[in-house]
Amino acid sequence: MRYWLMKTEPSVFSFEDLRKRPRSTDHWEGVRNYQARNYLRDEMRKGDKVLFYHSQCAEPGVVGVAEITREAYPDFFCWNRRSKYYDPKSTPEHPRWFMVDVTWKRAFRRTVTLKEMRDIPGLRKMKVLQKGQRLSIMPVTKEEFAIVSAMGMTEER
DNA sequence: GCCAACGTTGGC
DNA sequence: GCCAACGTTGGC
Repeated sequence: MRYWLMKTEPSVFSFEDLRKRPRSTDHWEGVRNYQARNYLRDEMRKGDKVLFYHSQCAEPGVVGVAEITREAYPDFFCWNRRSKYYDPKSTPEHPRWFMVDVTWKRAFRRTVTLKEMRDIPGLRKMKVLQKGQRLSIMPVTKEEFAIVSAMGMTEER
């Protein structure tokens, strides 16, 4: 099993939005970066665990845990002219972009903030903390996942 | 809204 | 294949 961190802007699609979807599951469309696409298409497997990260908000950080429940399949938003993710270069015959299904698992008792994570020695190499790292999907080590999960389950900082 | 750090595009 | 221009991301 692998571990991931996936970013969203809560004003667009939040962790709570995911929880409220039927079966607390939704497709993760709109990945339009090749490196993120490769992670998603080639390495994400059903059952992988996800740190769900909120960006572009008052308190950027990890808010809970989700799980990959369907492996990569073509992102059909590419084929919808009205979608902001429309991309005529991705066709049903030769899809360029993919999505996975993600299922809400549990909310943390509090947000594990970016700021806070920077001070944890065990997270020093975590990709999301590295300068210039902007991918919306990044791998996380088992240890990093365990540390962040444990932080999210304790009230105090 | 600013700006650093990318990634992509397209002329040459 | 180079690289300038442009677009995007995301913390602050």
